[in-house]
Formats: sequence, structure tokens, C-alpha cells
Amino acid sequence: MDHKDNAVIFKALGDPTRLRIFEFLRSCCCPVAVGEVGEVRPVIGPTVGDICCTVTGSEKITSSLSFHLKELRNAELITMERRGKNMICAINRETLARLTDYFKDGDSCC
Amino acid sequence: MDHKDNAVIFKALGDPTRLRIFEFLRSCCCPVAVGEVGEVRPVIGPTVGDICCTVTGSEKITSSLSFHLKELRNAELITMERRGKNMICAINRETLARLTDYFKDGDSCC
DNA sequence: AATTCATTTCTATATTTCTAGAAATGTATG
DNA sequence: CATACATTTCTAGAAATATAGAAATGAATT
Repeated sequence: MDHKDNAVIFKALGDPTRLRIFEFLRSCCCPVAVGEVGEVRPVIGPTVGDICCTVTGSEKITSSLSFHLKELRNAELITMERRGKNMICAINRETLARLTDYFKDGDSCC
Repeated sequence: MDHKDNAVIFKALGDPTRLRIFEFLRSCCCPVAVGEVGEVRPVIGPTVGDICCTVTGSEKITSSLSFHLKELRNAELITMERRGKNMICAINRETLARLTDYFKDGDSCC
């Protein structure tokens, strides 16, 4: 993971809408922990429509929201999986852990 | 500090050049810790020229570099202080601490 | 006070990112 | 299989950001 990769992650978080999505998913990632051991993908979690309601307040999913989700996925900050007609979203815990590590106190003497 | 503020910080880090500047300053912020108790500003540290050499490899400071430094300052990620002909740069430890906190394990149940 | 040095500001241009609407995709249901 | 539903992709335009060069600023030196 070099500067460019990290920059992609921060850039993804550097938009108010995307940051709200990220924080919403982060706040509701607990109920997801029911998969098999070692399983990375979510089995339950909010759909794109749920995120839309929570984050933009509107019922109607826009292409703009879809674009932001793609950015977050591209940065590997979230994962998405189809479940029937819906897409289910979740935080990517690996990336989150890496960010935690990146800023951890004393990582670079500060 | 709301989403917008945090987004400004992440956006500032979301550019490879700025991220390199940030990491360079983070890596050399130790020698600075010689000021008075409670003092926030740096008393020693790399100049803009130093950053230029390290980060872009060139001797010549560009307006582009200056622009990136302004973005980092605006996000309160770094501080700058004049010392004679030079500007001396340093990490803003408060903001860094806030970021550490933001990602700290278990902050939001993840 | 004129000159030099380090850096910033200004202005224009190139590039990227965001938003919106329409059409397309994949899945479920009648 | 036709239709509805949830979501994405495509395309174009608007807005924001990055880069470059020239001129301006502030501090030190002659």
C-alpha cells in the first residue's frame, strides 16, 4: 500500500456525502457479524435504498448515490453484495483496521 | 467537528502530493518538541524548500506546492511559521490526535 | 535603498469530479 | 414471458480542483 493507494482512500472519504455513508455503515456494522468464521462479505446489512433514506433523506436512489458508492467500493472502504433485488452494503473491516493502524499513536513518533 | 469539517481533512489527504508532505512532516515532527509547555507552533522543522526537495525532488518551489501547503493548512493538518526568509512547517498534533481518535478501535463498535 | 532569496498570490488553462436524466441490467413476481 | 423493482451505467454539462508562469510580498544582505 503506497501513497497513491492511501490517497485513493482519503479522497473517497473527502466528500461529505461519502463520509456520511461511511459513518452510517460503520455505525451499523455490528449486526453483520453472523457469517461463517473467516467470511468477509456481509450477509445482512442496509441496502442501497436504506442508505439513500438515511443519508440523503430521499426515497429515490439517484445515479449520484450510485457513483459515490462506487468510489467507496473502489477505495475498498465498503463491500456490496446482491441479495435478491437489493444490494447489501457493509464496511470493509480490513481497510478500516488499516486506517486505525495508520493513525495509531506512536506509529510515526508523534 | 461535523462531517463537512472531517471531509475537508480527508480531502486534503486525498492527493498523493499532499499525502507525501503530510507523511514527511509526520516522520520528522519529533525534533520540534523543544518549545515552551503549551506551545502549539513549531520552533524548528523543515522549510518549504526542504519539503520541496524531499517530496518533489526539485530545488525550485512551485506555486503548485504552495497551493498544496495551503490546502493542508486550511484543513488544519499542518502549521507554518516564518523564520527569517523561510517558512517552517510542522504537523498539527491536535488534528493528528483527533484523527487517531476517529479511527481508534471500537470507537464505533467495529 | 537596491538586490537577492524564499515563498505566495494572481490569472489563465487543463483536468477531474460531481450531478442529473435516460436507458440498461438483473432479479423477482404475476 | 411481461411487468415491476432496485440499482447501475452511460452521456453530457456544471462545478471544483490542479498546474504553470508571471508578478508580488517580506525578510535578509550588500
